[in-house]
Amino acid sequence: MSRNIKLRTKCKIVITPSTPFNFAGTFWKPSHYQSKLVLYNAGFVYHGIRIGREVYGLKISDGSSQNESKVVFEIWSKEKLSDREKKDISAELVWRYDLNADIKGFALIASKDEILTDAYKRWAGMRPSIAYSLYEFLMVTITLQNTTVRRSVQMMDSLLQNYGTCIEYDNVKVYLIWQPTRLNRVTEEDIRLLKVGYRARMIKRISDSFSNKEIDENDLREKSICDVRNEVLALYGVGPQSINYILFEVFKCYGCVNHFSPWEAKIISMLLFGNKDTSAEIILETIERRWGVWKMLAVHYLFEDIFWRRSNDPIPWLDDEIRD
DNA sequence: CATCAGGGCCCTG
DNA sequence: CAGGGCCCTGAT
Repeated sequence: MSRNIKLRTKCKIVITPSTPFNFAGTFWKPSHYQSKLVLYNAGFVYHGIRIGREVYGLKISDGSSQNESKVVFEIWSKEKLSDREKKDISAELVWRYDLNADIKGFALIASKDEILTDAYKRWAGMRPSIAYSLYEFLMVTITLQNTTVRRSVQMMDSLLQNYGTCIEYDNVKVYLIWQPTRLNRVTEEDIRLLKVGYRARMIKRISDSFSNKEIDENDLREKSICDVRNEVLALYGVGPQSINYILFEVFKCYGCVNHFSPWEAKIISMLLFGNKDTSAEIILETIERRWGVWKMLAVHYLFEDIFWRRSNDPIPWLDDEIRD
């Protein structure tokens, strides 16, 4: 069963991001589905974070003024934080939310690009971001495979119910994905009982890889993106689709994409060409020519923008491609 | 009722 | 390198 932890001690870290910066675009991604892992409430983003063995609860808000962007991280913990912990948490947040990103080069291109200009105006300064560690995100991408959003959420819920950690702070409850070692003595069959199907083997094998240090996120952060790609792809259950998400969202590779799944290709095809059936190959060639090293970031702006527009007004051709 | 495909990936030939 | 099979679920 899941662990329950109440966090009572609170402190605050304020971080000044590089410019240009967009709070909503960076901390809230309309294209991502809702789960018990991240909670959005009245302008605040809540989620847990693990650093080492410790668990913290975050409450994130926009602290920007007229002339300066700031992000406010309120941090709940069991004990009062040491300076060391504050420093480590701060560094981790800068990484996960790409707060030191240098995207001025992209700003220059995007503001003048016919296809990007509207989306860019609305989201100028948005970056790739991730609330999760690499391991945690891998667990998410596994539950995304070959199924509908509804079932992905069901699978994650039952996994969290059994192995996750529930943290309570500031009158909210959110879940954290288990640590890989949590599954050391859990078998593939045990996991299968949670109705995750063939994904049980992937969850088990990837957890083992992390548990016995075959792969380590901090080491990967020091390596070339090419090495990262190869090492993560070698994990059982990671293919061309997941690796794209990972290189962009976890490792902030703005130009990394060499594959689009059919449902994504249809959406991007519509945004670029006004029809649904341009092949993924043509799309990839086109965005390479047009946006080069910024191509995935550019697609991200278009993607989040269209999902955001959809949340205000129905977009029939898009609704057809999205099955909840 | 049965059949089918879904926000991929592995494995086989 | 193409294509079948995979767990389970809800839609038809």
